[in-house]
Formats: sequence, C-alpha cells, structure tokens
Amino acid sequence: MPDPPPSLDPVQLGAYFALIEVTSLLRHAVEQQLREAGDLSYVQFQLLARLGDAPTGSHRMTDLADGVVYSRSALTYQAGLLEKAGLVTRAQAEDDERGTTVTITDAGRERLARVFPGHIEIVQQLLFEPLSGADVKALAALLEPVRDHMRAIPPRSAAPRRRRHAS
Amino acid sequence: MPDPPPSLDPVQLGAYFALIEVTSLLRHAVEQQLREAGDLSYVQFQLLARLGDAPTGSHRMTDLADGVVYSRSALTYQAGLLEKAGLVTRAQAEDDERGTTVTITDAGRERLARVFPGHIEIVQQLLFEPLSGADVKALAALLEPVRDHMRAIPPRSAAPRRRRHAS
DNA sequence: GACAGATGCTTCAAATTCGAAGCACACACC
DNA sequence: GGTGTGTGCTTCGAATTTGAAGCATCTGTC
Repeated sequence: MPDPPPSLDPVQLGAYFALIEVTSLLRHAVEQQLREAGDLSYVQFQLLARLGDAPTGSHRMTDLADGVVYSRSALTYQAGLLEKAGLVTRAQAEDDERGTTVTITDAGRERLARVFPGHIEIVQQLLFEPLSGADVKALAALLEPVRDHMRAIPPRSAAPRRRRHAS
Repeated sequence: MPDPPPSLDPVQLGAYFALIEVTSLLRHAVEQQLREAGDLSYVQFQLLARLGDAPTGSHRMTDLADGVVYSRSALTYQAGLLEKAGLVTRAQAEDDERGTTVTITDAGRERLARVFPGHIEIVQQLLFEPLSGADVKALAALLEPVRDHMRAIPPRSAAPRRRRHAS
C-alpha cells in the first residue's frame, strides 16, 4: 500500500455528518413550509430570493445557476415555470445576444413576501433555537471562510466540454 | 399588524446562507467524485456507509430512510439498484414479517473501500482545509446539538400517517 | 475580416425524486 | 378469536434533475 489512506479523525467526522444531517433536515422542513405557504419549491424560493435581493431585481441565467449551485438545464426548466407563473420575466440581455436576463416581477415580490415570514420562523425554530447569539456568530465566522474557500478553489462554471473531434 | 414579523438578524442570515451554500457546494463536489471513483450516487454512498458502519452490516428500510432523510419510495428504488448491483441484499426481517432488512455484501464493502479515500480527500480539501483543529471541534460542538434538536422536534404539520406509539 | 474555439442557453432522453394509494402484517382491545 | 387501527414497504404516476448534444453568439488570433 503505497498510498497512506487519508482519514478523518472522529471530531472531523462528527462535524461533517452533523453538517450534512442538519442541512438535510432543515431543507426538508423548509421545503414543506414553502410548499404549503406559497406553492414554491426550495429552488424556486432561492431563485426569487436572489432576484429580489439584487439591486436591479435581475440576474443572468448563469449567475443564478452558479449562485444556487444548480445545473443550467434545471434552471432553464425552473425559470420556465416561474415565468409561466408570472413571477419572473425573461429577456435577452442587452450586451450579449446569447444571454438571458431574468427579472423578478411584482407578483414575484409579493409571493416572496407572503412566504418569507413562515420561512424565517422555521429557520429560527429549527436552526437557531438551540444556539446562543454568540454561537450563531461563531457559526457564521466558521462557515463563511469555508464557503469562500470552496467558491475559490474550483474554477466554477468551467466544466470542460467534450470535443466533437477527438483528434 | 398583529404579528410582529419574525426576522433574522444579519449574523443569522450570514450563518444560514453560508450553511446552505457550503453544503450545496460540498455535496456537488462529492457527488462528482463518487460517480467517477465508484459509480455511486451520494445517496447510495450514504446508504452503504451506514450499513458498513452498523455492527451487523444491516438496517431496516425505515431506519435507513430516516437516517439519510429520504422518502421511503426513493429508498425502495435505490435499494433495488444496490441489490441489482450486488452491493446489498434484502431479506425479510426475522421478527417482523412486514419488515425488510438490508445488508451490505462483501462487494458492497469493497466498493465502499474503493471510494472512501477519494471521498475523504475531497472533504478534507474543501471543508476542513480552511479550519483549524479547534475550529473543527467548535463546528462539531455547534452543529451536533442542532441536529439533535431537529431530530427531536416533531414536524409541525403532523403527516397523516406519522404517529409512533411512544408509551 | 475570417476562422476556430469558447460561452450562454435550450432541448432531449434517461434517471431519480416524491406523495398518494395499496397491500400485508402486527398489535392492541374487546 | 374478531375487529380496527397503526406500521413497513412497494407500486404508481407526475414532477424534477441531470449530462450530453445542439444552436446561436462572442472572442481572440492570424
């Protein structure tokens, strides 16, 4: 065995598993709430939230996809649904004929507003209830650098495309 | 406005978003690695890992589903795939005619062993690299209580069939 | 300018997900 | 024992996700 097997110590394992589990459970609960309160999936909510948060209320497709860590084709599908529901509009980007700019509509903002309180409540209840203010601050301080690290490491959206001619 | 709108302060928001993002990015990377290294989806890996970790190498379907936070029907599907691939076996539970016991096979253990090093490596690189030993310990100490809290809290809108006779 | 490769998005088929409904067994309780 | 409800798992259909392939446009280089 030339390769010394890499391993995680028990503390790391505990942190890793807890992270995965917490997020799975939270996501499940949130998904259910969003469905009931506003007939939105979690992805759709994330998309609307990102758009609503943007100064212009709009983003390009690729930015959205990267933002929520979704495949482009899935985003196309979801954007189609949201557009059909009147919550966003799609238009050709001004500076790039290929690009599509997605913009949240007033109806989209309303829907967002309708769903938000319940969303917050769930997160508050499930995630933050067992944590003190200092805990929350510590958690943020731990995770934000990790996120930045992850975003920085792989050249995102640079998935190599298969060549048509292998020669 | 009888209800004071619940809200999250900026620190909470930061922690929440970082949590979601970190997990999404991590999961994506891991998924890709697992696919390449051992032709396994993340769920399948989780299932095998849980089985491999169990003293008997087996679990009941429901326990698995609850463990990885999956729907029962999706689990049935995945268990079918794993069985077809020879990585697990399914047998009627001894003590309960309704129950199905899933057991990892030697081939399953081998597959797990084949995939594990790369898995660990990715987690190490993406999640733990920016964290000190103390950080990791702190992260685990923060998240584990949250997980326990979430597991303990019953879903707010009790599903139709969801009563457990806890005497 | 013209070309080759890169990029942005969509379309397509296949795989995976979920919830509801269904079936069979288990456990009370009378 | 019979009956009724609860539980364990699977089947079913519909919705969603994904990667590969396809188009249209952009960019760098000669």
